[in-house]
Amino acid sequence: MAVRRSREATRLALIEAAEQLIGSADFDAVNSNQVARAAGVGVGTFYSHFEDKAALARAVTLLAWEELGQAMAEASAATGLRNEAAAMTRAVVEYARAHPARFRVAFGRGPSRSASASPGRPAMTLSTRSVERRLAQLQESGQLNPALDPAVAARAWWSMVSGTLLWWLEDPSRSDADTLTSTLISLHPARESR
Amino acid sequence: MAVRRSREATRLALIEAAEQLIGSADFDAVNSNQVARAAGVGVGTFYSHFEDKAALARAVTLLAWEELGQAMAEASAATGLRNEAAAMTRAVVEYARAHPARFRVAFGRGPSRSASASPGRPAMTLSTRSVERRLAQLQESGQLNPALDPAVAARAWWSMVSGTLLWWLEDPSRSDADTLTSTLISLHPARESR
Amino acid sequence: MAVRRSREATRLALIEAAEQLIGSADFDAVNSNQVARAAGVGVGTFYSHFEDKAALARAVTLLAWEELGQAMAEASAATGLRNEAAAMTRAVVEYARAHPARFRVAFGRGPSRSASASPGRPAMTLSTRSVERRLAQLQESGQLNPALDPAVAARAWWSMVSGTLLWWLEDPSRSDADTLTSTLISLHPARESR
Amino acid sequence: MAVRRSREATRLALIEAAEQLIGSADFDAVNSNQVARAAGVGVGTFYSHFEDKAALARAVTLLAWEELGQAMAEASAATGLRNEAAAMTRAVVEYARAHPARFRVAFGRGPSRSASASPGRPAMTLSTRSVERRLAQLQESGQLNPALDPAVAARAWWSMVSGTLLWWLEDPSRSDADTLTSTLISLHPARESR
DNA sequence: AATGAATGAGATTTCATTCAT
DNA sequence: TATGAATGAAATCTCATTCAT
Repeated sequence: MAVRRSREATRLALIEAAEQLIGSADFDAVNSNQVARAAGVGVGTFYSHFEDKAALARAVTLLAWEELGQAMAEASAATGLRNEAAAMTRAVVEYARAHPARFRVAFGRGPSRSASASPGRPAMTLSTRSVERRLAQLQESGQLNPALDPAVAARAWWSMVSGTLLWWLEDPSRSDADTLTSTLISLHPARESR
Repeated sequence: MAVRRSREATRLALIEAAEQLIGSADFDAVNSNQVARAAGVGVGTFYSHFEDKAALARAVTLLAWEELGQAMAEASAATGLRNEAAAMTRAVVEYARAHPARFRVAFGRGPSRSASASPGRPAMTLSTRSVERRLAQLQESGQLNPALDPAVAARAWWSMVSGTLLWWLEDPSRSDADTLTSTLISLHPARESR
Repeated sequence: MAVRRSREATRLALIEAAEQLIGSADFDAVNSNQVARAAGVGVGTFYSHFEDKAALARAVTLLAWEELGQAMAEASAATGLRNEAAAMTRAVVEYARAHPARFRVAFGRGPSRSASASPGRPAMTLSTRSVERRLAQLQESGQLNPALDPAVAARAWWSMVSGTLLWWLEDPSRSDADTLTSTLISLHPARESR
Repeated sequence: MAVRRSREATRLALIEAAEQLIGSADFDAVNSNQVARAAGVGVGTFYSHFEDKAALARAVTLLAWEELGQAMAEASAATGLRNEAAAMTRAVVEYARAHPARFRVAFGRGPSRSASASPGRPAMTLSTRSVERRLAQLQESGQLNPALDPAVAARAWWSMVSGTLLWWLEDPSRSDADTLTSTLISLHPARESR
């Protein structure tokens, strides 16, 4: 009999098993039995931790958003306003490199719509909101093109960063990480422009 | 017995049925029976036109890339180099508005990875390549930040435009189309910057 | 437009196409569309020649029994009673070598029961009957063990010859043809025994 | 909810259900749903015990070979060399009478080629091999026609016995069991002959 | 007569989920 | 609480056959 894990540890083991299994496939392509086996528990246990398979998807996404949000907040706090855009971008790139599987699962194709959309993906919207607020501030202080719609620009930034990272993670030889990072930084909406 | 159509017409009917059905769901959430019924044909007919479900996804994507590539090429040809970035962006936005379902199917979450990746999505890479080439030219003539990696920037642009449009199509009230367009244009990598 | 074949030629083309397609597979594994295409005609034509797929199976079997029956009769007629057993065996081996595909289709696993059993396989029973009669004659004239049941022995002979040939055709390197033939001859029920 | 059985009992139930169903049809003519229903379990259960339908066929065949091999070995051990041929033949006839359905499934038309051929039917080859070895011994000691190829003769014997039994099982009134048995015995390759 | 697109019943197989142990 | 055998709805795909042209 294996050492009894704490409930929380089992939960994490399931989340991590799912991430690993998804590897380069889809969330929908891994099944709950596989996840349970990979995590070293029975199927029944899976269902005592997650109401259904979609709940696992939500848990992964939520975890990633929390971790990433935290990382971005720290990066932002550790720098002046002038460098904030660069710091946030770096934080995302670093997170993706540190947790590629989790990044893919949470921000990639992910689970089919039905799986994760339940509560309207509040977490993500929330996070984009902070970027949106910063852009609005920059506009008010005349440092950003007033024609930009901050909500659209915030979303555009996130699409750009996450989409590019997903593409890069598929084959990291496509660019070295520093070039990738600096390219993304230079494309941030808040970059200075004439 | 269904009305006899030309083989090509039946094929198109299946593609259009798929697009409409996916309009409000995922590619993986619609099944071959539904598509066939919506197209007014039997299941067998579906499989006499497409080797399998994935082949339908590929057909939709290919069609969209061809149409969009054509639209972008025309937009590009109709304008001077100075306005090319804006023209291309406008072409994409217009295409997404004109064919929202097709856009979603082709560029959105779409079919699960296995479905469409067969030949490495050559079409898309191809299309991104033309943007990449233009950015490289701008760099050579000193009009673009030499630190940018053109391949990354091209991919970033496409991620940004497609991701933002997908988000906007979910709820067009999020921004009016003109603001959306001008915001995206102003974020194009080739915008002038100090 | 291809040269118009005679109705009979088309029928034979279909039979031969089926035999070739079956090659090393099963009758049930080839489908009517494949057979038609291989024969160079449309599916519809297939069904204008054979009432259904089972009819094709019956046609192949019947053809083989007719050809083989003819060959055995000729072999038998060309030899004295003393050599009849050897001559018949040789005729079967030669037929199998000359028409391996037809032999397999007609006498091998063949079509699933439902396909060919319709009229109780009269042809085969008929042919086995002639062997049975010869064995009964030998018994009456005291040249064959009177404990043998001629019907069983006839069937046993045919099972032995056809089963061994089917096995040998799968991989003719299993034995050279002469050894195979002489072994089968020496196992004929009518061999002399103490 | 079905009564909970041991895993092994469920597996056996499926095998037996398949045998019974095939009793009057072909292996290919029974489908997984029927087998599951007949065994009193759900379809899913079928597939949790057998990777696919072919695996069931293989399981039945393997079981029959094991049982029959065992029976033949015992029969052989319980008799002197002089009577071995008769003993082995009797063992096969008795097995076929005791388990007609299993005999049909395992040695008859059975599953379509692709289903059971996976590992080259090693079990059967193995069994035929022991007959082959005995024939070779008899040849060496001058008790058997030296012109016989033992491998061919062994295969011929098996084709004869199994083919005849299959034919007889279809309609046991074709011959009484004793006559059948003695006829088969007298046709064994190792029978004495002048 | 010949054609081949269309048909749809039906077979195989998957997998999220349940529940007796 | 944990387990994993069992479940069965549902999806994918095949293919013998039909029939409008």
